[in-house]
Amino acid sequence: MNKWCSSGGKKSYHHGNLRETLIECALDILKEGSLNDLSLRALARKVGVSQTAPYRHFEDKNDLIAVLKEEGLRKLGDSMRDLLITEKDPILRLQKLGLTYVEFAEKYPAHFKVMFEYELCDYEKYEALHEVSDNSFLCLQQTVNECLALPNARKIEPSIAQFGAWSMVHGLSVLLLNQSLLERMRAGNFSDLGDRNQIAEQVTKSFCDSLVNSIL
Amino acid sequence: MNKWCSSGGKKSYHHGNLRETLIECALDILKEGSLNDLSLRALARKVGVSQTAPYRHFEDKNDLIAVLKEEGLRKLGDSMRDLLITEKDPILRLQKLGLTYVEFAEKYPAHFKVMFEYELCDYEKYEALHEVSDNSFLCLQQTVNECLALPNARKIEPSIAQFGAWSMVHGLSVLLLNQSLLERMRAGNFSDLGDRNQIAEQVTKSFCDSLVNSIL
DNA sequence: CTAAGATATTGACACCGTAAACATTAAAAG
DNA sequence: CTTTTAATGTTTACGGTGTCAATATCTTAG
Repeated sequence: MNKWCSSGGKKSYHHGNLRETLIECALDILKEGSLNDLSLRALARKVGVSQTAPYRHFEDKNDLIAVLKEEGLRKLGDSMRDLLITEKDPILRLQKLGLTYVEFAEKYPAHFKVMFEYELCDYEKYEALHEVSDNSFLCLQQTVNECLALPNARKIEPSIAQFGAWSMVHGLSVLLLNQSLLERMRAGNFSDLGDRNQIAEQVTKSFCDSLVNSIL
Repeated sequence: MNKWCSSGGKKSYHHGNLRETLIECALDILKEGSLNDLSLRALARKVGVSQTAPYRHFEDKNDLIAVLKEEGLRKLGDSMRDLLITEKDPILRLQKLGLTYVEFAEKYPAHFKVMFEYELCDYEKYEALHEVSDNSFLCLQQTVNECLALPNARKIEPSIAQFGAWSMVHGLSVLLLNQSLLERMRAGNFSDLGDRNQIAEQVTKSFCDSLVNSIL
């Protein structure tokens, strides 16, 4: 059968690894399809299991999506937190943080879609989500603060710079993820536009530079 | 019956103004609900019309949404284009353009949701959408160029500054529209955060300032 | 007044989320 | 090893959804 069916190929009553398989399969659908293409029934069908089997592993559709969101937020948060250790120069780190955000959107488009294009119904219910979400923002926040503490820093309200940094990387990711938009821009008066990574690198660098006075 | 039913209150076979009523009612649903709450059937029910009546006015659900998108994009584009005439100072205009974007998200949340949270299926089909969409970007583009042509401008690749400006205002709008996120930030270590407009004003100003050298 | 076109309705089909009752099997208890 | 029990999966069912085809009603041009 297909690759999502139970491990041995022989059809057993118990799948054996359904929860993980459902998650992977959901991500696989999202990778190319939109959020509308993700249905529990289609998922079950693809995995070769009955329509209600997923309910043994997820309360409801929202719950599955919350799991995907959390997984994504955790990956992103971890990548960003790593930079706190590996990159000591705040300006450079800030740029790398932004690039991480953008690269994440490119590397895990399924996660990214589910993280930001899907409004969770009862958001309050998922406290874990908030914590992981805070995690990545705190990295950005701390790094911006370090940048603003540099001797040649511009005088900017920290909370504003933090909010600005977040807005920038988030907007950048969203726009860059929109393939048809990029193509359209290249077709128009934007022929000199590089690939995604080039754009991301330059835009983030430009933002980082803007926090300090380059000419003294 | 309710306010969405046909004009006179008397039930006539023909509604008389169904297309517009559907649009308004859809926006009304989106104003407080999410995109999932918008269904053609619920719409028809609310308007007091049969389930398939909307199909006389819209090819399918996608088509209705495309109309809402276009309406929103046009409103936004018009507001931005106005600024090209009324505000001559490029730096000030750039900030106002950003604010317009943010204010739009606040003033027309239904339009904004549909514009940016809903991935249209066959995007290519709706050429009109692209044109109105380009319209607002061109305003931003031109204004950024004017800013960079100022004598005290920093040396930044125009296309990068344009992309950055767009990313910034877009991300800012998205984040600001997320009410629960704002509350959470205020609850955390962000107690000094002002209201949406204050944040928007400061963040956009900060970005605009970053295009020029303040100290010479 | 009548024919034609626009507009709305009914009924049908295949999906979807999800709840309840039942079946199978793996794991724990004896 | 057997027996109980909890975990996992299935069947059936209900109401909601997008959308199509056939039909009915109204409006308007001739």
